[in-house]
Amino acid sequence: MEDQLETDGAETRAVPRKRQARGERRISDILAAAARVLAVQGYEKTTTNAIAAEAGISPGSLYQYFRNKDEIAAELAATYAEGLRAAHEAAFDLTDVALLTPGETIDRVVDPILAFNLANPGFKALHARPDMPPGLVAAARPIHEALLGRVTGLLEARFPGRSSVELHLAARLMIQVFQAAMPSITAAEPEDRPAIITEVKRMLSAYVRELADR
Amino acid sequence: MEDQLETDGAETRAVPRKRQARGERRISDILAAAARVLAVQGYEKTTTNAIAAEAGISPGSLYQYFRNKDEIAAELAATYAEGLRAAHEAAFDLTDVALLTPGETIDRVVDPILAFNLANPGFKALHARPDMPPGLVAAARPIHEALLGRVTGLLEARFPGRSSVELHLAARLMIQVFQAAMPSITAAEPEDRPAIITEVKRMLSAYVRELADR
DNA sequence: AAAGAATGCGAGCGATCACTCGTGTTTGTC
DNA sequence: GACAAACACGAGTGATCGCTCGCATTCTTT
Repeated sequence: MEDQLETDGAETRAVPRKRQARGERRISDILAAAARVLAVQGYEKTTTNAIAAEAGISPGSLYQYFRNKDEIAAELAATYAEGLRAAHEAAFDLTDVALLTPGETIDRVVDPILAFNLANPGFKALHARPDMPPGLVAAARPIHEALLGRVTGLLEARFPGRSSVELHLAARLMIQVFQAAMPSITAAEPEDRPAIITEVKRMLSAYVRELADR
Repeated sequence: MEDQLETDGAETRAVPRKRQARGERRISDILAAAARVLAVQGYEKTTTNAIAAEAGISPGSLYQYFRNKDEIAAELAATYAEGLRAAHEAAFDLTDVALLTPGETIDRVVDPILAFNLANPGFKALHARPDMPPGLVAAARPIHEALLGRVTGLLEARFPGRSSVELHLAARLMIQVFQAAMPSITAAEPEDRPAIITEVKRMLSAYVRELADR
């Protein structure tokens, strides 16, 4: 009935032929509003009306730019994926990883994600929460995969002889540890955060040492 | 109108004056059904009608025994708390903890919780999920507190000189590590689980060693 | 066996929420 | 300035869900 299904039968957007500048701004507003609401409410409890209200628009206008609630989250996840990728790239491109100590390497990986999480409170709502429809989990997966690949690569560089399966498992565990600690960090008062962060890094460092001595 | 509010104004149950044996059985059935549904659906997505259907009763009968959905979850959490406490007690009462090696101690703490999680799939839905109303989080807290206290106590026994705050933080992190890995373990094929479990224990052991060398 | 209590039922109520629709307003284009 | 497209609105729709209510059945007690 509308302009949803276009010539190709695949998942096409309700995109007008020519988006106005006002529309582009609205999209940014909506995504920012969604991030704010998601950060405190979680996905399921976030209502589309609440996002619209937070963005200062009507519920109907929301659907001028997004086909449904999932699409908002997916778009936000894509934005986050790009931001995190850029942050990581910036932390790595200047240095040869082989020259770093294990502790420095951990800092290089952890600090950007940490900063990103603290700067983007909506991020963890989209990744550390299990209350999302399967389609959304799939949308968030590329971020996880990229991170897992990056960490596995670092381990492979440091432990060339080890089996890929072993290092993959180790990398996954290390990421899970970080994710598990993240809520504690964001929930803590800012002055208490460094202690927790130090402790997490100690855990990861100790594990990497154990991996080396194995 | 009914028998809900009794003499005291506090939160009283809709308890009949004399529960029949049939009623006691129903309660067990309902809790078991709720655990099954919760395990696969999570709290929010679990509907009371689904619990009733799983238990083979009508929606109305559900509310013969529980005042609302939250109370079902709270009762289940209480059951789990007792089961876990018993499992831990059984693993500890025969031995003096001071005689165990760190690795053995970790086994003593981890193995019962691990077994309990695998035997009770609904358990983690009630504890590892953030999609619960505040009242329910409060109901699940005693389990966490007990575990945290137990682990902190073990660390204090092993590191008498350390500050309580430091060990508390360490204990919390260790528990988080375990919780972080738990979903992977339950999701994995049974034959893949030992490898993951070994890895988690290695990480915890390495961390305890780091704590000793600090 | 009779009465009262406990149990059982399931249609349906009220609230919530994602999403729509009819209509009005703004913007870009000629 | 005229026309169309994009944007905006917000009451309303249909679906879902927690929970209730009126009534039927079963159990316990006497």
